[in-house]
Amino acid sequence: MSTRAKPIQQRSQQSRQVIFESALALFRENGYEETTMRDIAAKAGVAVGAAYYYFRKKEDLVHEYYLMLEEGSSAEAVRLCAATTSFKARIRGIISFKLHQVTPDRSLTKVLARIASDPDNQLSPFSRETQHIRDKAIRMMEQLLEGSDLKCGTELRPHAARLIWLLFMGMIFFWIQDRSPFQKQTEKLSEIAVNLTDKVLWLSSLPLTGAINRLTIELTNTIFDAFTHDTSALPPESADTKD
Amino acid sequence: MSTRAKPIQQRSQQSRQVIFESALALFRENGYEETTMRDIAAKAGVAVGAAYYYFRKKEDLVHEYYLMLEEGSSAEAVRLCAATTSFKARIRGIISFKLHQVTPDRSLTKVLARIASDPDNQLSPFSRETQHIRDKAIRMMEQLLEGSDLKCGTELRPHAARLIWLLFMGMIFFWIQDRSPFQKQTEKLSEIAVNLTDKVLWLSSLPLTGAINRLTIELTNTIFDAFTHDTSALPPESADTKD
DNA sequence: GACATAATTTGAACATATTCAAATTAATCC
DNA sequence: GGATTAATTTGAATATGTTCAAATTATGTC
Repeated sequence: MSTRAKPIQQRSQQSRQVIFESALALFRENGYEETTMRDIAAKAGVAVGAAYYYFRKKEDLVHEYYLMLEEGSSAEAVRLCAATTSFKARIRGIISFKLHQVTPDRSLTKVLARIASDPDNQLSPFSRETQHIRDKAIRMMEQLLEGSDLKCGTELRPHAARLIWLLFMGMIFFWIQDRSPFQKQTEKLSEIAVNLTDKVLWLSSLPLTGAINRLTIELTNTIFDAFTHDTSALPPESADTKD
Repeated sequence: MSTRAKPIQQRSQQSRQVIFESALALFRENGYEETTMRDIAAKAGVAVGAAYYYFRKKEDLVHEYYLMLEEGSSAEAVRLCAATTSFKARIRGIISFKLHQVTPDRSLTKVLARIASDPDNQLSPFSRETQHIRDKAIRMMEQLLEGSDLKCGTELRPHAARLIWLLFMGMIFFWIQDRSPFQKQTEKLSEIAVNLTDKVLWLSSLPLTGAINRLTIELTNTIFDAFTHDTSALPPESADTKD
């Protein structure tokens, strides 16, 4: 059980790395379905069993890829925050980054979509098992909001990061379906989504928008809760302090 | 009983029926993943090859189930149209029907979700190969709109059926993720969705809502086109009659 | 009816994800 | 260092979706 997160002592974590890298290379070259576990083991120079020692299922290799993506986004978010205080620019930037990051790996993102669409899959970005990843991603969204020029009503504010995260997941799902040349449709939708989000959040700071705010919050929470069953009713950090 | 589309001559279409019924029973009893093609063939009293003669892949059996669902909805829509002219009641009714219809078959709907999330799967409800099914479903939505008490702006009107269809697909996807007791969250979302749709469509009939209308139409079309690549830019019938 | 052709059915063979008992190697303790 | 335990690695065995050439049955033609 020490193969994951914390205890990194075991020297042979290197095997894990080699296996993953072989897998990723093969996935990229020939696609996920076309690559067999035997191929992967062969390329990594180990027996099939070794691959299964580090990755319980073939899909786990794709999950590792997903974690890699998240690392990348996280770093990019820091960069964006330093570069600009414009909320729209930041959101546009991170969306654009994510999409570019993922563009050459259609085969893998398809698998990610499959994983995500199964509520019982432990690797799903909505599962209980991946809450820490999700929390981190939402915390990243929070960073993009903080110190930006965005005005947002106090009522909506605590939910904003999760709202944007959900939007993101929707965008990615859309992107996967989008087969238009150069994913032009996704670009279009992303523009619409950015503007809409900006507008809704901005409007929420004005008086007399109580009804819309409450609807937005209810929608966000309903969707988020049904998908994730996360324990905290509010974003991670703020939930800690209060009941 | 013409179970399929065109070639109705072959008597042994009965084999097809038996195989499907065996599969459905086993799927319901033990779940999709736990049922093997060998089980199905055995229960149907045929060889494995026979099952593959009628259904190219195991997933095709789930697709057959999907077609069955669509038949049911279609009939229910006719009933609802006769029962009430209230738009909200009709929409609420068809959503409720669909959800109840599908509730005992979680295992199968999960497979449907997996199929739908793969843009290259020919069985996907968004694929080119299933356009006729999609067209029929959208025509059904059109029926629910026609002769209802709903007021809708002329600009938005031709897109309304597709908008609702999309909403529907979203609802089902949500429902699949929803693990709350008795799918309470889905009920909640459905209420929100119905009210929101009613409001947006109704508002579109008032003057001075041009901007919102255009945004709604653009969103609808962008999403629909990216998902389906259907040839007609407008709903089937209006596209037919007008040229 | 006999032949030809097409439709259906069979079951063994194949491919590949996954499991697992055994073998090997590393780590820990005396 | 040797013994003991735990971690890693192996490769054969298993389970299951899928294919396919051959066998069987139905349909049409003369």
